[in-house]
Amino acid sequence: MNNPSAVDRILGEIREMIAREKLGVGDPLPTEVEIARIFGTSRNTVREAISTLKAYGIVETRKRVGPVLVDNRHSAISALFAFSQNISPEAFNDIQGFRRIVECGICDAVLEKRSEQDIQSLETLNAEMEEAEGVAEAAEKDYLFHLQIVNIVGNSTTCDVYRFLEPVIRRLLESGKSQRTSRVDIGVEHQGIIDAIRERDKFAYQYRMSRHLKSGLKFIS
Amino acid sequence: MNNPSAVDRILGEIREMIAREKLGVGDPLPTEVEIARIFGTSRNTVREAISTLKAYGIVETRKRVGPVLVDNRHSAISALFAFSQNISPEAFNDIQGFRRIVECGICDAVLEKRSEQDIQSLETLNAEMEEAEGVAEAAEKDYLFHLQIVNIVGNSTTCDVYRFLEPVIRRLLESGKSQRTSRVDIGVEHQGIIDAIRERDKFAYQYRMSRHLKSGLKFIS
DNA sequence: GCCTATGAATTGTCCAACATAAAATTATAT
DNA sequence: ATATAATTTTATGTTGGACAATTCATAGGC
Repeated sequence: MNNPSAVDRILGEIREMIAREKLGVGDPLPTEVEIARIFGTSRNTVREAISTLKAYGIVETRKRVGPVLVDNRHSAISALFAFSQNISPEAFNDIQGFRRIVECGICDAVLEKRSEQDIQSLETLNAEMEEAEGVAEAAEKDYLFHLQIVNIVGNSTTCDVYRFLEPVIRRLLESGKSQRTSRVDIGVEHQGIIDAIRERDKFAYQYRMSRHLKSGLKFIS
Repeated sequence: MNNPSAVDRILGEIREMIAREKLGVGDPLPTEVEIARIFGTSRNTVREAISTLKAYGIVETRKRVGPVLVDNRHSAISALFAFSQNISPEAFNDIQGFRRIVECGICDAVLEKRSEQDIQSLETLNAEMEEAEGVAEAAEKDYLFHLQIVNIVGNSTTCDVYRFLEPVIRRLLESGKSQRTSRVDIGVEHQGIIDAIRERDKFAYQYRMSRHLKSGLKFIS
């Protein structure tokens, strides 16, 4: 840029400071007024720079303590994706395809790591989905059901990807449920998946999950 | 949250406004004072919210015009990861685990849809990786190699997710390559994967891909 | 030694003002 | 009449100051 703003300048200064002093997660930054004094600017300018860093998930501010270095970049990315709302209808197919890749791909890990508690949670979520009042609530429970399965694996990147695709998936589920006459069908499919997980039946899991993710498809378009 | 800050509230309001009025890239937002007036807050609070949106790459501000919706999310993410110094072993495991889920999960589709041209591209990229000058260029070719495999499937969500994770993966690859003595090892592993794709050998593909994604791990920490 | 009250420090929010840049408008010259 | 230059307008960029809210630390009481 020809004319870097003061905020950008301060951003660079803070970045250099972090590198120079080899600060890492958990380390505190100087207070806002300190930073303003050190770099010769105003507190508001520093605050805008810190807003940016908070948006990046790199710092967190704590009252009476000041800015602290953290690493919430993954959740920052998911917050970022919450703004994408224009989902083209043809992308629905892709998304279900992606989900099939992931949810069938984690099969081995799910069957290995699943605990009784996980299965309990799944049963509960499925029951809540069937008894849900409106379409939106049912879609939420449906999403949480699948997120719970992904959670069993404990891979946080996968969880993050799922979380930032949440608005997309939710929308897809809602549009599916509004056209499907009964929620019971989905409940039965979910139950079949739960059974497969309980019995650690790999082929049943993959078959039922794959079918389940495909089944909503005919209601779209 | 127990106590959502005013800035967070305004962020939500702006997001709702964007959704409600179906605003897209290129559309202007109300001016700062307007937004402050509409939602009953101060200009500084609005500015901090807009700082956040700028960090997300979702808005840009132009003098005499005001905030405008854009889509620089990709570069926003690059800026975000410019702060990451070193990659922790957990993060490495995490991301490679995700890649294994995806790249092994797409096996069937890859073997089914791969064309001679795809295999040619893979060969070329692998050769370029081996002959690359620096670590950065080698990492780029490595990334493109894997992206090309994902591309064969033609699922755009999966491609998006991969493009989205590009800075992370690239960084991870760079840090792997800087410690690995020779790039030839990777080239051989890639070649094995190419062969499996050419021969449509499912088990070879899964075995080699899984091994390949795990192999970098010993160079981290 | 533990608990409580007080005080201090820092972020969070607001206000008001001026600087700066760029678009819009008007004036001017050819 | 049109192109160009000067002016005005308008929105962001930056600064300083003020007060509220919160929370950590400390001192004092039991």
